[in-house]
Amino acid sequence: MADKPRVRFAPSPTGELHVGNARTALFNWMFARHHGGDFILRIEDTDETRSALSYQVNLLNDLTWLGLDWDEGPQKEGAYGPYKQSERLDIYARHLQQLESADLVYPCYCTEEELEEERQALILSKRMPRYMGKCRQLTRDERKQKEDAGRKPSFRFKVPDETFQFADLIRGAMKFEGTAIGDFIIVRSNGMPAYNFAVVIDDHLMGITHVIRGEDHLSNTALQIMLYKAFGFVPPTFAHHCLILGKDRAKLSKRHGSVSVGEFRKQGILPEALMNYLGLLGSSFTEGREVLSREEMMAAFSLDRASKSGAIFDEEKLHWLNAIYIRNCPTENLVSRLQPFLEQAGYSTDALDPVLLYGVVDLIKNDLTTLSAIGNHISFFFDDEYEITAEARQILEKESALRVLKTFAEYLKNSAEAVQEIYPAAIKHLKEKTGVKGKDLFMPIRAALTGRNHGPELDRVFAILGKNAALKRLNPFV
RNA sequence: GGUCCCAUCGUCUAGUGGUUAGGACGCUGGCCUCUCACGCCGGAAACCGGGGUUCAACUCCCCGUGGGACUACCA
Repeated sequence: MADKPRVRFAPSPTGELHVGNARTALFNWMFARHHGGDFILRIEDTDETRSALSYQVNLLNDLTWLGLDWDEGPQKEGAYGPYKQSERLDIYARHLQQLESADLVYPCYCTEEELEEERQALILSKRMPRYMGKCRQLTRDERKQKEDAGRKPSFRFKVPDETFQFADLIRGAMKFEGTAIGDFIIVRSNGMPAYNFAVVIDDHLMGITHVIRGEDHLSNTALQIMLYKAFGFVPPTFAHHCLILGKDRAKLSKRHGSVSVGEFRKQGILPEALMNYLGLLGSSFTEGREVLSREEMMAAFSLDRASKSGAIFDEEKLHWLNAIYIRNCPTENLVSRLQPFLEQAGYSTDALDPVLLYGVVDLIKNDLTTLSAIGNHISFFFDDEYEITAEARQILEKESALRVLKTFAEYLKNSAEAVQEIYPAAIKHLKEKTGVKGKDLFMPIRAALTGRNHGPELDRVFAILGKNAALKRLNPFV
């Protein structure tokens, strides 16, 4: 890499940030950081009807949440701004003029209805549906006529009858024939630039050296190469990574379930886990490493390791990673990340004893797969009306169970040991007094104390619950 | 239909002409253990098919087949 690379992530604010886009952002971010280059964020909001400011705000939040910081872009103006396409309209207008004076574009007065008609006719006659260039040969008079009739033209690029080639960093040599492509619109009749037009101008003007994006843009690249050539710009290097697929191997979309970064955040997926997983999807790291921080991935990143075939999104593996990150998260930090999820589970976090909460979280964090599952794991610590499961009831029905619990309660009542010693001492006493041991000894205690037959180590549960609460819970059984 | 892309366990992948085809998720047997989880040790599980090239193909080439993307005045 001779010069400092400049890459960009260029989403359109027309919806929630999709994990596929998040992954593209991650790849660009890793590439920039790995090579000491710049990561630019550009908002492609030329579709006035679909773009919304709220989506843009969301986008920036999600990116920030993921830890993908940009060097230039919204809220971080640089030397190549503005970074919103809607604020660059004069630039596009200038460039349209440039192509007009080179006679490389022409106005098209076809209405959408006419275009649709042409399309259908072509499909019916089993020909490729593409614009046949009806307006390309319009005379000056004919154009004037249309203008006078009040028709606003779009502008189409005269696609040359040539072969266009480029070297893709991930896929190798690519080749497209101009003949297969109809004259495409570069400026819409409402004056807004079309994607392929704006993207070329911006990438060039912003000094983008590498365009890393999804495979769905592969065929667009041909059109863009044409435009680069028409402008006399040197095209950047392209790299098209594979797409994220749903279970049915089709491009991952809403009908496959959760697909937006926001949805995963609401489920209690940690950003570290999401990034790690996305970095693993359709790529790999040396020595088969799978659990890597954002920084470790960045250091090890290479486009050479990006795979070409689509990758199915595996939520189970994401959850596996998430559990690892939860487990490794310092408890204090985890407690604060858990706040919104605790509220959602119906706990007023202000009312919760922070020491108790810390202890509980520290105890159960091994079992947590997503933050949103917190409620299931802590209810028996905080709720007096904790539920007793059917399995637990069965355990409590056993004859020896009652003896154990009775003895346990008696011991607790009379004991004067410190909290840490009381439980082991009680167990020792129970073994001697009742002769019960193993499962028959511990399970009734577990069932009575927690209402369940599964859970964390009993000595730690008891330590958190304390003697009084324990006694209270034993009460119904003695 | 046209153009283009892709093809290793169910899934994500390693592999770059000679390997017992490796790892991870999931599944599963065992150990640990009051239970679950964690952890540890094992197991089942893959080179889409056919032709070439070569002493030798998962690996290179071609043809099939299969999947996917694009085919908008969306990006």
